[in-house]
Amino acid sequence: MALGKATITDVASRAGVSIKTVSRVMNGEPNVRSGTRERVREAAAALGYEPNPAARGLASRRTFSLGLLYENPHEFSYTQRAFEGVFASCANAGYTLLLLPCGAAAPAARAADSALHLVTQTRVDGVILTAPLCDDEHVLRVLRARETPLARLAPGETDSLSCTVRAGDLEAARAVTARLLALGHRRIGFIKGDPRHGASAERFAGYQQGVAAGGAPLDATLVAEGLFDFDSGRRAALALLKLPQRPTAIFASNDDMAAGAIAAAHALGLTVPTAVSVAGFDDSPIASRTWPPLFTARQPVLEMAAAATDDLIAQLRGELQAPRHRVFDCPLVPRDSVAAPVGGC
Amino acid sequence: MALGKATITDVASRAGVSIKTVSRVMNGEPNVRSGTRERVREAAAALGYEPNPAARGLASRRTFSLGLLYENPHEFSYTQRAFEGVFASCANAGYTLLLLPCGAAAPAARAADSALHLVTQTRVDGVILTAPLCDDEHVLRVLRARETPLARLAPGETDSLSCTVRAGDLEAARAVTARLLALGHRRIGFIKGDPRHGASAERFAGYQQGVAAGGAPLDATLVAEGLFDFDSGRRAALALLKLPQRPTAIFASNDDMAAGAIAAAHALGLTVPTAVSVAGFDDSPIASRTWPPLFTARQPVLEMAAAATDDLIAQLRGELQAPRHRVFDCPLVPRDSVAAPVGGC
DNA sequence: TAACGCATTGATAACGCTGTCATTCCGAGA
DNA sequence: TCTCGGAATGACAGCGTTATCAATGCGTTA
Repeated sequence: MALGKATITDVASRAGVSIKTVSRVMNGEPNVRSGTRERVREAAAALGYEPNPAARGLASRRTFSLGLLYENPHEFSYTQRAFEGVFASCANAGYTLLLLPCGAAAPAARAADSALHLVTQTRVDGVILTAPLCDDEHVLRVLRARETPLARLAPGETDSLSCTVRAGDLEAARAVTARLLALGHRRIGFIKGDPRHGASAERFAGYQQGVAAGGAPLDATLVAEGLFDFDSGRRAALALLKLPQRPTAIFASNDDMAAGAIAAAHALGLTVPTAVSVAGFDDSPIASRTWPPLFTARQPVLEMAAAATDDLIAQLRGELQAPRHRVFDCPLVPRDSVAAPVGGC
Repeated sequence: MALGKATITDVASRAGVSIKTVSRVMNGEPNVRSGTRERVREAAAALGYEPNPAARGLASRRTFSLGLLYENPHEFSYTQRAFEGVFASCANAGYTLLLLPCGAAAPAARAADSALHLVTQTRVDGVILTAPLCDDEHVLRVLRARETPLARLAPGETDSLSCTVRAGDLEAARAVTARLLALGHRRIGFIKGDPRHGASAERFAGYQQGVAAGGAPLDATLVAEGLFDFDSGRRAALALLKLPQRPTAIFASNDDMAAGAIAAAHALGLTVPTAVSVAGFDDSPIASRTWPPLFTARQPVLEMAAAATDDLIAQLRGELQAPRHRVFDCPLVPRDSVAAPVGGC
């Protein structure tokens, strides 16, 4: 049911009224008997009717959309780098970009509702999904039920239904770990990311492989849980640094958590990198603003987002035979938060 | 000329062809003689014709717009807080949000071009302008020529033509300064913001008034130029801290620059707040992530952006008799980057 | 009982474009 | 010169709403 194919005419005939009356009800206009109004509402709900914004806009000479004009800030956060990448490709191809945030704290169903709304009410041609929504089953189900073309940015798993773009998280995490080992670190703490993000598992696997390849012992007590935000990183690092045998280096799954780890070290009176090295991931703005600046792996988010958008548009144009899957490298960005351990190699 | 009122029919008759041929040309379809194509292009240009996206969407069953579904990150940068505020109000009122970034480095004309494009090509009902674009003459001229309803966020000056929402920058800056003076600081350095932002002048004036009210000397050598970004703040603080008689406190016009000031202090081996206090402005995410965390004034950007959007929508609905001008308070956020000077009061 | 007025409803014409299909044009070959 | 075929062009019917204005229904008043 409710695939959004119903028009005002369908609703009108089902409710036994004219289309004008349906229009009145949908627009909350006065002078409709409450019984009639109710009948129309029921018919609309039963058919899953959503007014077509293009038709509405054409007839009423209004668009029901606002523009937000802003000047790019000097540096972008992760999310905003993604915005810019998507926007650049949209502008290139003559597409317009609609934003649709989903509440993080809300239950999964809410995200799916937002997604549904996006497709039904605004009728976009395609949708770009960012992590962790790109792996949310509810969201995917809803969008696929409507056959909405998709591109997924940083998904956990690729499938054969939609284009995906992701970073070489595993390889980069392995490289970061290898660098720490090469400097002489043997006890390397790890702070995991939000488990809903596909990248979290990849980065953890990279860490594990790196440690194993370096011949260092895999110590489960050196692995802490995190959620990609500053405070979870701070708390996780605090716990790691209070260990009887504390790590000489901490590798956090992203820069925000690494910044939290630096704060935790400060709070414990440990100097970075002398007493403890800290490495992050992403090369987000905060990476160059901590003291000392963060050793990290650069994730080319802007380019990735642009690539996802390009692929989505290519798909819409029928230029793509099969979904495309791209992987972007994450080069290391050596900065001062990492050094050889005291009494090093 | 070129007020976007021309339709495909006008272009067709001017070029002496059918509307279908105009459609072909506008969509880059093949099978149009090059002479004809040229004639149509000229006619379209002469009339300032822009295809109506609603009509196009209705007829072609495509929207030429993509949706970007994302999950709110844990903390927002300034720009993103503004996005969220605008979006929340849009969603409330059943409006859709179009993003339109303007290149920062680009000349002013480019921003105006973007603005024009936004209005002509996408036909939004209204536009929200953020600083510094809300004071850009080119942009304002273009939008006003088309009688586009506007709301301006953090403008330098209010006028009687559009709604504005701004922060009580002057008062808050005065309060920050007063707090520093109360702690015993007599030599307070100030780092100015991007001169294109109206808030920069206000904050500077607040600093000056605060110093004067505290009976401290106004020393022009303690005032440095900045551009609201981390690096300009770092450089400005470096210069201030190398002064023969260096300030005991630095008040930067925003948090990014304050974070730069902390980095500068670190680089010179000065401890914050022991050797030098640092205060910022905005309470952006970085304010709670520096070490020590930043003393700042909280600018309620999200609420302000939502207010601007609400007012714009009210204006569109004809619910507003005259443009509304709102001012939001910026309460102090006391954190550890500020303390009494050594040998203090 | 008739007429009046207001609340309610509907018929139909836009809105400005694209899609379909018919028509015209034009050069090449018979 | 005539015919044929593909390129070039146009006529016209939608697309799914809203707007206009006429029509209807119904309680009230004279």
